Amino acid sequence: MSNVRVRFAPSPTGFVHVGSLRTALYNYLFARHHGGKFVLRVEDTDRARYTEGAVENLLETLEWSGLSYDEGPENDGDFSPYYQSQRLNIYHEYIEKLISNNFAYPCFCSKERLEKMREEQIGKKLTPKYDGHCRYISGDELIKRRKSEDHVIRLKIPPEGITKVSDIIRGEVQFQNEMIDDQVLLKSDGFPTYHLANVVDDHLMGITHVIRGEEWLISTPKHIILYEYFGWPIPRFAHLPLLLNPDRSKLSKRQGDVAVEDYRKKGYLPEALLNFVALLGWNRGDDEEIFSLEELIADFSLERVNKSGAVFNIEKLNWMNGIYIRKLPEEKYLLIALETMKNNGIDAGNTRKNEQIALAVRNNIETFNDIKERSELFLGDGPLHYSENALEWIKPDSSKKVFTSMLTEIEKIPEITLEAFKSVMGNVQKETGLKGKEIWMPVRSALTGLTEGPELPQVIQIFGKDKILRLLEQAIRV
RNA sequence: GGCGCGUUCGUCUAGGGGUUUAGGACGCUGGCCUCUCACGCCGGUAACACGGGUUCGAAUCCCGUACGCGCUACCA
Repeated sequence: MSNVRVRFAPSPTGFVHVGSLRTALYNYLFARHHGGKFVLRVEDTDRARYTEGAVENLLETLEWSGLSYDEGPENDGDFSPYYQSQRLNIYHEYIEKLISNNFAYPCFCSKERLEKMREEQIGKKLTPKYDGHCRYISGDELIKRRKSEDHVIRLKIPPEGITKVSDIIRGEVQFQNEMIDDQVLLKSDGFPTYHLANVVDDHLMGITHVIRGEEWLISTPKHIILYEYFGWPIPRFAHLPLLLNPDRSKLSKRQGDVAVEDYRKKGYLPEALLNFVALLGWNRGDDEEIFSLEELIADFSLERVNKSGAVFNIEKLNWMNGIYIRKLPEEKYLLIALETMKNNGIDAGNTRKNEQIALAVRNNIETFNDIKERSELFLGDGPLHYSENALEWIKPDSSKKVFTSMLTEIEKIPEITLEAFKSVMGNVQKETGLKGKEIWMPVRSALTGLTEGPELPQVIQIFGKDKILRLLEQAIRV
């Protein structure tokens, strides 16, 4: 397929929804796979929902995700501006064309009248839609009222017939025209609604494939009618299945994190998040689940996108993020880990030690924020609190022997190194006649207060001689 | 209420009439590794919504029912 052009057209409402991220991803993959263009267009036509800083946040989040766009706000192509709020004159121009061709008409109805009408229709079990009250106002009256009264512009839907939507994912979907509402195209404040702006811009920007969420499927016939009225070619449509809450409702804020920024803050890797959402609705057809962006680009196709909604399963995301954390080159891992520790006030005194801690907990974390909890045992300075299980390992006389023996051995050496520690433990083994669990578990319990944790040699190095001596003394007194 | 879409293990999914005792992954779980936990590796658990057709044969095709979800705004 040549000259593919797709767009991601979010509305800047303050944060980027993970569902939007997946939509952006699929658009991006489709464009890259076909060697086409990926356009970012900001759909800021709702002044009531204007949020300070939302656009900046959108751009930054997108950059963090790694989905780079070819044309958009900070990368002007041939179709700028890419903010709909800056394209108002364009929409007005096309609205006038529609009106003069009798494809759209001004509507002066009050909100109250519309609301009452809707209630009555629902009461009568009818499809709620505009009743055409202002459809046939014409001549002088129309000119006069347009000048003096607040009004919107509505799309004039053909009263009968069928509009067919051909969807790449769902096949052909048919709609009876009589069920389609005379949608508002231009609001009384002069801003376009989504329906108008999206059709005009998609055409003007040469969009070939409209890949968007399933919630748009039902309004697609309105868009198709608009394309027909304008005499424009109709792009291909692909409506993506919804992302769901655990209770299978549309993924929303109330049931956990939905903002990409939330996942970023919690220490998820963009590669992992992308890989995870890619699999919510798409798969390659084999058993592979870990994909780099490059692999996704190579293998992605809309034909393999599912029809049904997918629950956003955080457990699997966590697992996958852990995989990515362990796959990271050590340098890159350390960079992010140290940054996380710094932001959370975790500091063992020097960089070398902080690095050792980060490395020690690496296999135990699923997100970078897990470092907080996992590094606790390295940081305390005062007396140690023992868990019940640890206490069981500390109490026996044989364990006390291990501690005293280890204490004297360690006092002999100037500094704890890996080598020194090995020989210390060797000597303790000889002296006490104990080995395996009998010797290691008491030491682990005495030093960390827990019966689980990173490998002891790693722990020991980070602790250093003084702290070890202090903890052994404490354990002996138990 | 109307319109539209959907329905395979708890979750993400493979499957496109016989190769299926329905495969993989997360989770849960047993084992191995090991000083422990984790990692890793090996194994187990668990599903074709229901009812009719079509066919020699249906998870796969058709119809209906049920259930779920979405839309139903001068929001996107």
